[in-house]
Amino acid sequence: MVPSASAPPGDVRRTVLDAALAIIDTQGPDAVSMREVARRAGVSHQAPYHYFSDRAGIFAAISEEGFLGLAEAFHATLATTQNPARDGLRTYLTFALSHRGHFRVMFRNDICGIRTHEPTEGAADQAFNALLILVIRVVNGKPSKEETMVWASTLWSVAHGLATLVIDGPLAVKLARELGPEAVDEHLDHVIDLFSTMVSHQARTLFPEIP
Amino acid sequence: MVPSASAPPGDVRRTVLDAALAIIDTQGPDAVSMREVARRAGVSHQAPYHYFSDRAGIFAAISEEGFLGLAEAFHATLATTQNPARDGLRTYLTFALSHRGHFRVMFRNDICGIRTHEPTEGAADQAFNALLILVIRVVNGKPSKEETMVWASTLWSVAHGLATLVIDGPLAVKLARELGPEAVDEHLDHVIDLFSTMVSHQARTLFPEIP
DNA sequence: AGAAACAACCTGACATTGTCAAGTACGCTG
DNA sequence: CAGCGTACTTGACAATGTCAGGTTGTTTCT
Repeated sequence: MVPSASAPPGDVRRTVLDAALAIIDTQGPDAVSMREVARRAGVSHQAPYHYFSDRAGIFAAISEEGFLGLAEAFHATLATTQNPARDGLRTYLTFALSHRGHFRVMFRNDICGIRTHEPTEGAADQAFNALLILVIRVVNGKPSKEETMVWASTLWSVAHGLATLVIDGPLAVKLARELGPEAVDEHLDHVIDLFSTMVSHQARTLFPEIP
Repeated sequence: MVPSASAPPGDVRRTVLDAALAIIDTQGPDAVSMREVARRAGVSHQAPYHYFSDRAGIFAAISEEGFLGLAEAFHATLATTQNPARDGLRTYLTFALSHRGHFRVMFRNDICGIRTHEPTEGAADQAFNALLILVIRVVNGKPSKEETMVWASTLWSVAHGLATLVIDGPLAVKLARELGPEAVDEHLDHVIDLFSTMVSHQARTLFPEIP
């Protein structure tokens, strides 16, 4: 199945994705062009079309990779954490910061369209399910489905808002200016601590453990 | 000041901005093209360049409008609210939902660049200052600057995350599928209530009022 | 072994886009 | 009435996404 050596086929696909990710990292998704990624991959301007239906197809593939990676990160956290709220937030933020390229695309519905590309939708579902499991841990599995969803939306919102504001938004600049660049990381830790403290307290109050 | 009739000068500027906003509303910022907005404004493809230095200039102008509107909305809320955390969140979400076009552009640093366009940066500062005043109300004006910033980041993150996930993200779709489309608004209210309850409680605990 | 099918590309062409350059019309000032 | 700034216009250019139609090499079927 897997071809042997010398001229690895399908290598173009990976190379194109990596070229696109490199561009997204440095200049954002809008700077990605079919012809530029082809140029960087050392192939003709039409070669990428063999692997991706169009420009959106490249973004959909990146988005899929991203959601799978996020789901995996969530599961790894779930397996070890004693503080699911705090560590879930940390996982989300860490993922976003260390996979900026993927993260910038994953939630840009206008350019990739989660629900138009089936594998991407599946990957997004996996990530969301992992988030739900994490939330259920936070609330001790007590509340109704509706209530669980409220908690999920709340946790997801903080994580997502913090990540987007820091990566592309004005928050990082504002923080660096107000507190000094070296204090930013510490500040983000404090934000996560404050929020997860509030969440844990509220969860304990509303849904006390059995013992 | 306001021109009288017949051939209003500078009308092109407003018409171009409105055309751009209409496109952003329906197809997102990427679909905005110089030539299309010119076409919709009924002018030549170069006319917009008289008012905007380039494509990014249009987005910068929209962003500026957006931040000014958000700052105004914050001040209106500040003047009347008894529950700054809850009503601040509501204001942010309402603004985002009712000004999708502006909101989609305001935080897209890649296409408009807050810090490259001075009026836009000023408008963003106004909005951020209004947010800070609101946060100071939440924490009863007690904590240090660093602590206040932590609270500001936390509140901003929830508001921003919720807004972006609902407007362009997968949350709206997920919620409509899980809870039914009619329950989404109620759900968002519950999210805001849950979070503002947690915030108010934590603020009362850490920074009790004087009486 | 020969034919047919396919994968993995490439070359060419076309309309559309952002933007530079160079006009044109018109009101105003000196 | 000459000159100048404002508010545009037409023309041109390179770059882009994508359709259409090759051209290889390998595989599969008979």
